[in-house]
Amino acid sequence: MGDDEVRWLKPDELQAWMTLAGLMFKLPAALDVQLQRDSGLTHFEYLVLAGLSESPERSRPMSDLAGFANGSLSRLSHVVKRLEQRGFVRRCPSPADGRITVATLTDAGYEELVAAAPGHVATVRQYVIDALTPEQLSQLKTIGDQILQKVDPGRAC
Amino acid sequence: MGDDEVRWLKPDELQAWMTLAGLMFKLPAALDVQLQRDSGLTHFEYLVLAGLSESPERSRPMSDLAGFANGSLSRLSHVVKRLEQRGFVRRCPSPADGRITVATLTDAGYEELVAAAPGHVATVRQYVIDALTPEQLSQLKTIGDQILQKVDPGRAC
DNA sequence: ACGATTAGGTTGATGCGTCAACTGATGGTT
DNA sequence: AACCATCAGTTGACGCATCAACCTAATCGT
Repeated sequence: MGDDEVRWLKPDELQAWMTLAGLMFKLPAALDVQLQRDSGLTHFEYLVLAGLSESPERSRPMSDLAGFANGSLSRLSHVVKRLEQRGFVRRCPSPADGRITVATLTDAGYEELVAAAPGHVATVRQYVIDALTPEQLSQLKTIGDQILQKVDPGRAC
Repeated sequence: MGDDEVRWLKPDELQAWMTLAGLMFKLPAALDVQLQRDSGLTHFEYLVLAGLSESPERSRPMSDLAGFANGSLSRLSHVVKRLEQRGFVRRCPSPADGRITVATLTDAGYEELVAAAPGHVATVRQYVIDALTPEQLSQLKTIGDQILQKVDPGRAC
């Protein structure tokens, strides 16, 4: 593998990258800490409940839900099993297509989400939204979308 | 807890946040996939080796290294133990202060890092640097630093 | 100088995520 | 109609991160 011509990162590129790397390590951890402490939920679990709550019938196929929550189907399956054991979610096969499993948010799950939401939203505001100007927020969305397109082309074609 | 006055996210705030959330989930995963497949290293392990390589004597106290790699001391301890078993790192107590353990990069560890670096840098370029304009890169650094200051105040006082 | 407190690291148990293998259902082919 | 390939989802084993408990060395107070 003749890798003689590596384009190393220039100082300012390196700095920007290290900042982003730090962000990727610390922001998820900080969000999980708050949610776990105040609500006993993971950020991923929160996204699952939220994804169900905003769907018609509070129901959604597993694959669909996995895409929304940015996780693999396998991960979702494990998580939903635990959420089901806690009484927050139900699962039943779709009558239309026997391969599809539809997850449904229970009343208890909805209560849990409603209880967790204010604290979570406040944290997101504190760490992200209120730390930036509206213009920066819009820059962030543009930048994030561009990176995501490279990382994961073909999400939402 | 009278949380009657929750400041929910406005649509554009929500969109920006969901983009950032997607980024936090997918970018680390994508980086780990490349490093793991091509070099058998985690991104965190890579940062540990890199942090040692750029230090005088290729050595650094554990706490210092943990801060550089954005991880807890406990996590670093486990990881360094594995890296030591693989022959990439040595550990010995500091003669100056018996509490301190200094980790040292071995020649084998340096070789490993040198072998992994080009592929990793190319991936970072592909996913991040080359996806953005120089101006966006500078915006990203500013934005990331502002968020990090909220998330983790008192890193690099 | 001696006891208490703090700082730096390590360890073991627990829980979650990933991967590969597998099951069942559906659609297409001949 | 029988078969094969594909799709949706589940499961179990394995590896890593987290947390709490613990240990030793250094420092502080008196």
